[in-house]
Amino acid sequence: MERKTTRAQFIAVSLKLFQQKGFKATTMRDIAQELNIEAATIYNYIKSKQALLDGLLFEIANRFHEGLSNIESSSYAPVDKLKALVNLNVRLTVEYPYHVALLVNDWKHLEEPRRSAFVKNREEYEGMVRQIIQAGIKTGALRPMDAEIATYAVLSSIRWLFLSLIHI
Amino acid sequence: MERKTTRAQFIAVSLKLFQQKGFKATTMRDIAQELNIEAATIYNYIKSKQALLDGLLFEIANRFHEGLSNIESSSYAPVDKLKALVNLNVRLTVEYPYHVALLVNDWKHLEEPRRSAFVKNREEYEGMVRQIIQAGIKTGALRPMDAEIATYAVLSSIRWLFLSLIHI
DNA sequence: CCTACCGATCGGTAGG
DNA sequence: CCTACCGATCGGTAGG
Repeated sequence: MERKTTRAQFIAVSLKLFQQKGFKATTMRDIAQELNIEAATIYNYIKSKQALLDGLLFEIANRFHEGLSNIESSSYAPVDKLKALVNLNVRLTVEYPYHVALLVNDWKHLEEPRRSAFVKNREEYEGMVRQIIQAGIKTGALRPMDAEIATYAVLSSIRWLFLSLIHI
Repeated sequence: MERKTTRAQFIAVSLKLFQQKGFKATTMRDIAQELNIEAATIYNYIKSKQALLDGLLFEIANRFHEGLSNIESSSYAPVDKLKALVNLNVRLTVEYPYHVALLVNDWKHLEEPRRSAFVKNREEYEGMVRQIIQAGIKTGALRPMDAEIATYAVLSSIRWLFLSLIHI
């Protein structure tokens, strides 16, 4: 019988269990059992449970952040930037549904100072969205509206999409 | 110095901490510390941590369920039932934001067999919403659409509202 | 990838 | 509402 667990398998199983039971409720022994290895062996793949969360969270958060940065620095008109933003959200959510689930459900369990860094990253992201919306209002392409509320509306669509994808 | 913690205080503190840290990450000692009592004293107010979660979850879930049952058995037209449903959601979310937060974030931590009962309750709720939408389509009051997706759209609005209320 | 552990913490109980 | 605990579990380490 082949042993040898790959790092990719370890990550996939971790993400699946985090989504099913939540980060806090998932123990290293849960993950190990699913991989048919001992709990101690997990530390060949990762430094700590917290480092695992950190890596997964910033991996997907950075993809969102970088994607939106590229859109913002483009020469698109505001409305086209908005379309590109929705496209980015759909694409990332479809490609990384479990990462997005972790992002939405378990970012609170990041420990300081990384938690603050994460929140700052998210606030920058929201700020970029709001700026695009405000620019669209100023050019007249968007009817006057509360940019803050519109930002929430756009961002909450991410949550909705991943919920349908993962089927909760 | 007055001692004496009321049960209402205990519930309020528990809900606040569950929202801030999540159910699993909140320990009985966290709650006790916030109330300036010993952890053991908590068991004068509740039988177990699981029973606390159970009580809070079904309290709010039943309010949603009963509210929608009343709407469904009314003689309103489908579109007016839909309006009453949105009204119900807004009202309960504004009145019980922390209960709703717990409902959205921590229902997974209910243990069997109560977890299954909870999921069944939610599926009935979703089924009632879907039926109202389907009735509205049949009478022509609503344009033809995918009732399942429309149901998700209505229900996801709950999440969005409580997120704004609690400010995450 | 495993054996053999360990210190810390957690939910909870006994008995006032 | 407290003191005094306890069994179970958890993240993690040492040393192969």
